[in-house]
Amino acid sequence: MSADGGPADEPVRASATAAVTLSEVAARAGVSVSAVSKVLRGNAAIRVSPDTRQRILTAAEELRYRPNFAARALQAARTQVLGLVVPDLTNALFTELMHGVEDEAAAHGYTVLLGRLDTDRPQTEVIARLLGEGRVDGLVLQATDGVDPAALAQLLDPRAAVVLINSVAPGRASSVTVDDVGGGRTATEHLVELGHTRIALAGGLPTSYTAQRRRRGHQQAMRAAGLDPRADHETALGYTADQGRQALRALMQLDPRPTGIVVANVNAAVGLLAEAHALGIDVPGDLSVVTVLDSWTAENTWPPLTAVRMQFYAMGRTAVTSVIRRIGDATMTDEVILDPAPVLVVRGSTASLSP
Amino acid sequence: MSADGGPADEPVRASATAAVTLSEVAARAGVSVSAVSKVLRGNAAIRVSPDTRQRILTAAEELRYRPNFAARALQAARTQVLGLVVPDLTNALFTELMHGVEDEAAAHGYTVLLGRLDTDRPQTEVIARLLGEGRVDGLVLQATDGVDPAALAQLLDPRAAVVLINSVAPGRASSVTVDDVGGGRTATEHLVELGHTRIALAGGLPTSYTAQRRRRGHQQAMRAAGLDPRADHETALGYTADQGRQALRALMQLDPRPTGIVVANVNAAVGLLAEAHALGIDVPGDLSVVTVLDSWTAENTWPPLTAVRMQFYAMGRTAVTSVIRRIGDATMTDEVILDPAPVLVVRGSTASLSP
DNA sequence: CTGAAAGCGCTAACAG
DNA sequence: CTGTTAGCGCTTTCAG
Repeated sequence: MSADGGPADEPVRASATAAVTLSEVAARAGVSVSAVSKVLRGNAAIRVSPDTRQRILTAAEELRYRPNFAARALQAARTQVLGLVVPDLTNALFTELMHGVEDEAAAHGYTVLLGRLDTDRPQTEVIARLLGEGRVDGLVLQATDGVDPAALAQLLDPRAAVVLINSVAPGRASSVTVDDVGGGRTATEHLVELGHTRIALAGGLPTSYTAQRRRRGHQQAMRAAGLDPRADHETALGYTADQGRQALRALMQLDPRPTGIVVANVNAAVGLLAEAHALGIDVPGDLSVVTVLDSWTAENTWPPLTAVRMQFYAMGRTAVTSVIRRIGDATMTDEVILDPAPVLVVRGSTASLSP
Repeated sequence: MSADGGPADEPVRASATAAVTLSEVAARAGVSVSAVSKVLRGNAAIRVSPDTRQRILTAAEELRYRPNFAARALQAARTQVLGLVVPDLTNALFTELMHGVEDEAAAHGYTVLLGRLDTDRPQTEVIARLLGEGRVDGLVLQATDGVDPAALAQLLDPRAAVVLINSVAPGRASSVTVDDVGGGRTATEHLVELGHTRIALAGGLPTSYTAQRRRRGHQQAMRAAGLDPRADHETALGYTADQGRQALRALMQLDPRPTGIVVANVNAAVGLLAEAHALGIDVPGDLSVVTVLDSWTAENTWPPLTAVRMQFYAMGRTAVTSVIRRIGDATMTDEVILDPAPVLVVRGSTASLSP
């Protein structure tokens, strides 16, 4: 209803068919296209008379000029857009990652284009489409869990500006990962400190780099506590609630039963907890559950899940810094976010072992 | 490791700096660029000698030619990409929507670009950036809940190919919505059938079109059952778990307390349920909870949430059909997905009223 | 059947 | 300070 005359309140001129071009602005301002181009790009180093500049600015404003993306991209041979591609965008844990990526991208004048990885389509197709067709200048890619990174690496052109997150491909692509070893260790140490000795691991797929490293951290903590990480106390399942349920059922076959479980990711932990209720197992009375990765869902289970919060925001920022560097030169790097360390968030799903 | 020689197994050539162009292919095939263009676009109607065609095809293959997106977009004045913009991509309930959008878009040869709406940035900026700069040909947009649709409508150029989902802007943009009235009604009817009479509504914001209509459905069902939809039995909160918790606390002040609650969305319902546990309220013993909207999280609470599944997949498909039509001609439409009706999924959070 | 040439909207030399 | 021009990679008349 407000109409204070400011341009922000006017309808957005957006129809592609009626797009106003530089030359229209030039015509109205009575100057050449190049003058308009210079002024509108805001290049500070250019010399234009204040008068011309003003005429151009008002003409552009009146006409609602917007630069054409394709034309700019064609001429510059770059788009100023970065792709962020993950297997499942609606996974709550990506919230932080996306924010990290977007914040850092914005800070460098890049836009981010989100993509989803179709499980049934080859991963390379996305890469080829985005990078190969020049839709993006660089790619932050989380490969689908269960895809062998070595195999993926084979398919990557080493010249492509790709940075893998949560996975590595030495010599093929840059990578940024969170401290999965530390995360697995922190989770397990928490249970150890609570007095648990029969600690199980509801781990991820063995093909997953992330899962392997969380497992390593778990085992480190076990050994450090003089405990034996027994193979039958480990499951290897995927990242869904349903697979968390399966993991619990398998683990509960054990005799004696474990009193504590480290779950390799939140979604599985949520399912595992629901299954515990279904089986009449009291958490944390009979069983303590701690999960690696945190998200809003973990706060809203019953009991709320104790979790190890991983630094996804930082990973997102670092990944963007890394691709942008890659676009400039050919340097390939492998980074691990160690600095903000994983942090244990104690909620209600873990308790001291009561004998 | 496999190396069967097929091109699919070769590294993806993707570096923008080393992109191979049409003229390089032409040179290698010993023909003109225009010939290559014709053949590679696969236009069936063109006449080229089988021999030339073959030479072109092999040259393109050997060089790993990929058409440049920007060049095509510039020349065609369209990108063949559609934008899907929602407030929060990681909201699990968008899974179905995205699939619907992607499936339908793919069927028409469009790619979809996902976007997130920053709460702190004006919604029009996204529209201007995507549509105005010609990054996309059309937009499927879910406005942030709480943004007044009328206000948004003012800001929309009626010529822009925008279709709103879960909201309307008559005369300004096309729209597609799910059957919110039916959803609210179905949820409430379920509680009525279980014998509840003191039924509360943990509704959404009054500015939300969707929330308004779910509320209307709720009230219809109440009146049809001879019940009085009392104002103090309704809350109006947003779409987060935390706001669901607040709603429950407010509702539990009532004396007598309601025995059933219809929650306007899943995330709030998950929070509300967690809060019920925290307050020592037995669900469904003391209180039945049913939510409009379903997602994997609803199956993994304790007890699992009874939910009304809305047709988000269909809405996604329809929305895409709608934008694409809008790109061609100027027809503006408002559609409601009535055909697959909302479906009640009974799980454990609702039970007959036990006196 | 095939090629030369113009032009999409923009930027960046290079002249005036 | 300002304008002219070439050309990014592609498609598309229009001649040959």
